[in-house]
Amino acid sequence: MASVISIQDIAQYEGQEVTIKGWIYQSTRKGRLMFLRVRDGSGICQCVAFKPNLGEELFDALRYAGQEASLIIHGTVKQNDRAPGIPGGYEIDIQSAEVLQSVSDYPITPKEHGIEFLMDNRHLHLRSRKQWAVLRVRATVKRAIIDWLDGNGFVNIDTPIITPSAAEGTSTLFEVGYYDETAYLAQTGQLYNEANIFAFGKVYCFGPTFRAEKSKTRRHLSEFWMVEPEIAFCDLDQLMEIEEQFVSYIVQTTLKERRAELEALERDVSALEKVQAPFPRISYDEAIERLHALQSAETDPERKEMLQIEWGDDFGAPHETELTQQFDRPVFIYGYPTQVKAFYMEPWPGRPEVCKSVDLLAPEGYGEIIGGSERMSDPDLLVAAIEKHELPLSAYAWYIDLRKYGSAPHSGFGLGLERMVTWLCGIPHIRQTIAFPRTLTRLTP
RNA sequence: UCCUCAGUAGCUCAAUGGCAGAGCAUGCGGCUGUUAACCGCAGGGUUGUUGGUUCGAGUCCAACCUGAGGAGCCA
Repeated sequence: MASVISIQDIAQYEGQEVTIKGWIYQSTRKGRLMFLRVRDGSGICQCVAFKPNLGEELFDALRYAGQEASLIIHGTVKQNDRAPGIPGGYEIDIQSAEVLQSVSDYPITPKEHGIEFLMDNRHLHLRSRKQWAVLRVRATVKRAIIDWLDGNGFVNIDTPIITPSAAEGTSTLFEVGYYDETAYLAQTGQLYNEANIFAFGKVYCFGPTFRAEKSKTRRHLSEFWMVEPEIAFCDLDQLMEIEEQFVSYIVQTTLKERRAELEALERDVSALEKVQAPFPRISYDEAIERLHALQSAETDPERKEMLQIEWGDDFGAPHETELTQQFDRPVFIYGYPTQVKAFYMEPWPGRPEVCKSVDLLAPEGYGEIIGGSERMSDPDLLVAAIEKHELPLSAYAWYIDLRKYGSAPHSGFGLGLERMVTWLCGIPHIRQTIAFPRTLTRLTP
């Protein structure tokens, strides 16, 4: 019996007899000759069945097996430039085969389908070439995130998913019953990270995050994965250096390890190759000036209206898109107005209306992938900020404590895994970057 | 929550207020290099729901349901 191989390693077996175990992805037939494209989870490989070699019974068994039939194939690996697949260029000349289960009426055909149908059949959709490629990229991005942080002295400390009321208001939180009380699913681990840095110096949490916001756009999920590093003795400038090293590593690792998948997605990889530190940094003030200049130059009245913005406003999607199109790599925008950001951000020295916040916007119109800031380290300022936002002081007693016992400048950020993967894959919608998306309109499968 | 659009065969879509259609998929037959193959034949319908206008509604009107795209908010 020939050894069982993974299709992703097929190039190593040219001229040899091998066995693959997988599923029929697609088949075409031309009389006594039949081409089966077979998936095994690691790749897709064309297998060629020639009736005189197989005999009528086996040839017909393969012919009627159907899309997604499970089977075991034995054959010889041959180099052939005409053979499609991932990786392509090799095919298996079938010598024998065993169909484990024949399939008829598989719902997802190699033709066009609407998004609602595909999402209803997401449990099967995952087998499709592009979905498979996106999720392979996701797995690599996730591992690159962990590798970089672990390799740079960060300690992974998990933060709670069930939390008491009100980190930043309850309107965007999912409610859960907690014995006789009401609790909420976490929308950030940051406050706990801030406790953890005083024990471990540099930490990160990486897990699912829940937002009940009624957002209905291509950039939002109700359940998504976020990595949140937090660093003691770190100011805003140092934070940006960490972020650019981190993001560059993730992008370059993905390019190196998942090029075939990116190509299957028809991603322009040359745009990603440019993503190397340092990234451009512009202040919020400068961003407003750039937007005003763009708006003045705009001739279309509708677009002119969309680009309207005043100092003090947060950026909308059109603003982010315009700004990022001026750069060929991600761009930092720092020093946002205090009023559009969360209460815990350190004020800019001498400018209380500005805070030491920084967002990282991905190029090609993909927008915000990171939000971060230097955190407020003075206990009195923090109490005042909590009161100004009309948040309950009692809920933040432990958080204020952190500033009483050895307070220090510290900073952190959150990176949305799915937004990162959406950008790297160059796909239009975030829902494809998680196996089973949870959105405003979807809870199943 | 607001704005716009859509809902017809398993899927993707046609059908001037007048016989419910095509392609793909499926089944059968043909073909030795297919790349979403091609050729022939066949089966396949409560037109999202409810009500209304009309001699007659897939088509017009109203409400509702479901979904998509965009906005706001965010990672």
